[in-house]
Amino acid sequence: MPDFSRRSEAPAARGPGGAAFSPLYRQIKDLIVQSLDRGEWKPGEAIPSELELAARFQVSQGTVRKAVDELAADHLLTRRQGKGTFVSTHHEPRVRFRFLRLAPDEGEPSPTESRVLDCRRMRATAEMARSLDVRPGDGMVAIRRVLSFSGIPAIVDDIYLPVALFKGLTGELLEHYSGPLYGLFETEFGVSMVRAEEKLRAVAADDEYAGLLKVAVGTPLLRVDRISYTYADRPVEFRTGHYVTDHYHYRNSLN
Amino acid sequence: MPDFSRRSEAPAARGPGGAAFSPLYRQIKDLIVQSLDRGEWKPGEAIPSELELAARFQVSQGTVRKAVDELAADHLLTRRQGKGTFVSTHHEPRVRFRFLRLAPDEGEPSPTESRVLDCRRMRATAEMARSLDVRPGDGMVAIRRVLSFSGIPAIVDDIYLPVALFKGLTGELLEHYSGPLYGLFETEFGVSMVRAEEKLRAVAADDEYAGLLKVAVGTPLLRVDRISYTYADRPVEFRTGHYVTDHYHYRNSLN
DNA sequence: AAGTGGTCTAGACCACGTT
DNA sequence: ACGTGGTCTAGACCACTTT
Repeated sequence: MPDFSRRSEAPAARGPGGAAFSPLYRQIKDLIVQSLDRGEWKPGEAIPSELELAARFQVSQGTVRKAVDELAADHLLTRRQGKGTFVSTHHEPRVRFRFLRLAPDEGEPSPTESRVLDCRRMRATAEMARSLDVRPGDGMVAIRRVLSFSGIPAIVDDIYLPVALFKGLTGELLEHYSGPLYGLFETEFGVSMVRAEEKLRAVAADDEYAGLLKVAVGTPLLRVDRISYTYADRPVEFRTGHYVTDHYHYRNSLN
Repeated sequence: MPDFSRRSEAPAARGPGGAAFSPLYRQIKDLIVQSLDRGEWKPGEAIPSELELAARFQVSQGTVRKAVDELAADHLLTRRQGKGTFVSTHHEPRVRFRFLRLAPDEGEPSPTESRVLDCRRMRATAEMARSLDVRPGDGMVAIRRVLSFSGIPAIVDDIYLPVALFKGLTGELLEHYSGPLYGLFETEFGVSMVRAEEKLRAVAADDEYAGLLKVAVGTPLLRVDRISYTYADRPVEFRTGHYVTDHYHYRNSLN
């Protein structure tokens, strides 16, 4: 017999603008997200089987399945038939392309080389405070790097992170690391980027960016402002990228 | 007892690179898409209830449900609890924002005004032939229009359509119409845009675009090349847009 | 009251991967 | 052989909308 009592401990207490109740599978989903957030299961690891989770949460396998289905659709989890369900990790090339949208106009996406130019401490600006979950003046880490495609610089990224979450992040650490930055964040600091919101604009290259990207001053660049979110939709990264689009383009799908 | 015979009429005939078999719910999904493509149910109309579809296809309601779930996730269908499942239509403002990604930096998205500058016949270029399902030299309709936000021009669109699908599309028809272009395509020509692929670049405004958008020559513009697809993934529109991003931005989500 | 989609369960069997 | 996720079914009940 279904037990719907769990469905809404405070049944129709939906105040003005307040949230309504949520179905069981969504509550299960939230519990799984909390476990991910706590680091109970690490990226790359398998989570318990559906039957185990069903027993743990005292629901049917079908309800767990629907919760996991949504988490897989959100790319928090990855299902592998016959093997199990795994926590998604940025150490898979597949994931990288979800967050790196610049692609060459012709040919295959060649491997990218990252060169860190700077890594220093600073204080959060008003804009950062609005975007992230910090207050103006809070400690931040600022990273500047250049991404190149087959030796040709294509992207300058200016990345800002709350120092509270990224203690011990230094230029040294970044030097000794190869692979996607989000992979480093994940393994070194336990911060997994799950999704991001971007705003794109066309701007003219100033002296600084022109020098870094080896293009003429005034060259049109694609400016990408990004806010990245981790589990439970907490914003944890503020980033501005400047992309050269002479032989590359930003690919996007409208669904 | 489940009848898996339907699952693969030609069981494991997966040649090299050939497709494997597909589950029942996916076959049902394809059948529904075919009905949509044939126009059996028009945009805005309700499709038969899940129980009716289950009877029609001789499967359980659960299998129909899974097929419809995916079609709703793909935005081909829209579910409304208590009312039924409806064919999605571009005559809903909600859908418009999936395809119009330029938003003002501040404030609410104001209504857009469209002004058609030109509508003429031409022949498909080699690039159009590669992108769409036409041959070089085939008849095309070329439309140029300007979109404005509160009177200020923000976008120039150059739109190319196979005349075979859009017979009778004239400047006159476009004049007498207000509302989203994709809404017109849907009701007047039975062509529903379902998804699109875009390539974004930053370019400098030349004399022509500068004049149309009332910006200085050389102003950085966001150039957006789009290929739109209708049901069953048939490409039916080739479009290049030039966006002013001084007070607007192209919004995007990475999931 | 009737009809629709939404949720939950229980059980069977298939496909895949490992032991 | 066994355990995993993947599919399919049947039935019950909830929530919303219309008659």
